[in-house]
Amino acid sequence: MATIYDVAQESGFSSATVSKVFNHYAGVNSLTKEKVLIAAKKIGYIPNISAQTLVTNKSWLIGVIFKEDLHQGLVHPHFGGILESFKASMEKSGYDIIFLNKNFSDLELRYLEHCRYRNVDGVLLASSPLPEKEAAAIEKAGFKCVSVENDYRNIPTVISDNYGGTKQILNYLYTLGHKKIAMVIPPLKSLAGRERFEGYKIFLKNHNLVFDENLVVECDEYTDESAKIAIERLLNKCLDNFPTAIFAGYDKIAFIIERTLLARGYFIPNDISVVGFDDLEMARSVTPTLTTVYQKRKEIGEEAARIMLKRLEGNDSFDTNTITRIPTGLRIRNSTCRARNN
Amino acid sequence: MATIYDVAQESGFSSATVSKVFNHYAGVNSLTKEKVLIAAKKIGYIPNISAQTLVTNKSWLIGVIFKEDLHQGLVHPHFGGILESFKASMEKSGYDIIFLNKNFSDLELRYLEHCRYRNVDGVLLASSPLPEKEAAAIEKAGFKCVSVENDYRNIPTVISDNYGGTKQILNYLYTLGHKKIAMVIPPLKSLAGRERFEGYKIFLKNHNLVFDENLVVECDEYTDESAKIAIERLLNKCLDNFPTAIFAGYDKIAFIIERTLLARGYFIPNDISVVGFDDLEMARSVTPTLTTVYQKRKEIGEEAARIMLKRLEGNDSFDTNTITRIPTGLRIRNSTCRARNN
DNA sequence: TTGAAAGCGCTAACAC
DNA sequence: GTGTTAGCGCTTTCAA
Repeated sequence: MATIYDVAQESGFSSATVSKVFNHYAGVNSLTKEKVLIAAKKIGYIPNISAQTLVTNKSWLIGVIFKEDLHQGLVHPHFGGILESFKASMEKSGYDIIFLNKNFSDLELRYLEHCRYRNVDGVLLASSPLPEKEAAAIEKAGFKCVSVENDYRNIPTVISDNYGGTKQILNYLYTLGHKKIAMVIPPLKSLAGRERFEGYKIFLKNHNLVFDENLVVECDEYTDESAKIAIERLLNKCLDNFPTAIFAGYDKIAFIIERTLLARGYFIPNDISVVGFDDLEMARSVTPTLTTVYQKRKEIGEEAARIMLKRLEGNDSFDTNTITRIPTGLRIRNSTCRARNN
Repeated sequence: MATIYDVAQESGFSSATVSKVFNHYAGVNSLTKEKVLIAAKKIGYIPNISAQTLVTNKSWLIGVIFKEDLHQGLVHPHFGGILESFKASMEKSGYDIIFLNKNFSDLELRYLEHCRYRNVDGVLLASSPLPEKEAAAIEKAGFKCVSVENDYRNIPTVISDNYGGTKQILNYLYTLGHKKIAMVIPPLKSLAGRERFEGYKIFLKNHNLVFDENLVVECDEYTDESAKIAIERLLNKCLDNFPTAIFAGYDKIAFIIERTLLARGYFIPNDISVVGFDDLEMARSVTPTLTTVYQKRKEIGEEAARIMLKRLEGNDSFDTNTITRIPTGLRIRNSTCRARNN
């Protein structure tokens, strides 16, 4: 492998000058620059990032903490989509993505250790909630953090506008005449869960509808099993006071609701409307296709990258406690229709 | 950040000794070792990988080339699933995953340059076919390659047993009485496409069925649009000689076939059976649920990791031209039934 | 069994 | 505008 000294020799200048050329220093004669570049190209010189990192303390590496309850890994339709977009944005600015893992050592702050070991410049938190303490330790150690989907103290967060999205879909149901709307709440330990539930309550208030305990039920975990249990509980609770529509806190719940109701002989949407939140690919292929809220995963990833880059440039004047909410969209499909007049 | 010198000072030994301890050298007094370890823990020492890489020329980094026609990125159900498993396996051996990208420079062998820049130890080729020349250049430059889904000269490949899988599903149809089976072939530029088509022809031969040009059609690209066109062509070609079953070269095609046929008034599976290949999550949620071939993505990723690790250990005595085929499974669902006696 | 010292490839003062 | 040189944190002879 050609080194900077080879380029120096080939071009007739010193290694310092070659370095300056490659780092776009101002004070280099343009002819010199040209000669150096030609020499470098000739011998196929590629700078060695390890050497660079050793002296500059900058690795051009962004660590990603990507673990989630569902254990779907990269294929996770939401986190995976966001990461894909974040990655693409960061690459444009010369950063590479590396996965941080917790099996790195047997100590407590394993992610932190991995950050140090790899000397990452920043960290994207794209996972189920981390202990607040662990996130804080990473940020405090000087690694610029950006979080997606979760909020941590002093770490900027990017997330879908769950309030707006909930409002969109519930208002849509309202215009269809639905006033008795049940909700299966996502785990309240997640920010999304809390915000969507909050949005639901705001909706009720805005339309002078009363909150009915028997129409809501929380899903404990982000798993199908947990969703099934929650749905069963809901259906049992409201048997004698059946809703005209159900708001599933996220699409997967909606799919299960559809199947459950169909199996019990209900017709969707005629007997009852069902809506979700996510707009997974599958929302277009289930029967009936699902009316849901579209999350702009691409935008979320891009915004997270934008904030990360700003932070990496030292432009950290803004409030790190900021939550940036990305607008959602409504996807109207076949799981909803006018409410029957009971 | 604590350095090896800090540990040396804290423990009372030299940096050389500390290094030996951390690299598990034989000739270190066990008491010395213990003292060094205690000192290291006390001051929170983490070795600096950049410095290590600079001298050892080993980065503990595996580059992944992960680009595919569908532009689904990480969320790609097949490649994403394989990568997830590969990553998990490699992490257990201390390797981290980094994405190689082609926007790295404007030169021709951009992936190669990125490999050099990051000093990766190995490369996983998990993408749509790369130019043979480019793959060869990477391998030749000393980066240990393993390919998934595609075959390159002198690079070990891991892929589903497409022959076996095709045989499984076609034999199943045969046992249901199907003898006139159409096929929508995946792009023949892909290894999977070639093997599945080959498997189809072998099946026909084994059962003394004649190959009928009008019952097969190739899909040009791995896109929904291309699939739709192919399906249209097939349906037009065999109108007067309708098959009793259709073998879709991969699940997504099968989903589109189902929708197309249903829209045209056919009943599946009563009028015609439909089968796929992949077993995507959606296969369980479309109507009717899809009978298909299950690809063991986890095993593929693990096997790729196993081969990679072997190569990294210098144990490269085996034939690098090897193709390892991972057995598939049959998933029988509701899109198939006995063939009607015409 | 341990340590001194050179060197991996690069950057950044500082001197010229 | 360009070059000299020290040093980033580590490994690895080689000597003791």
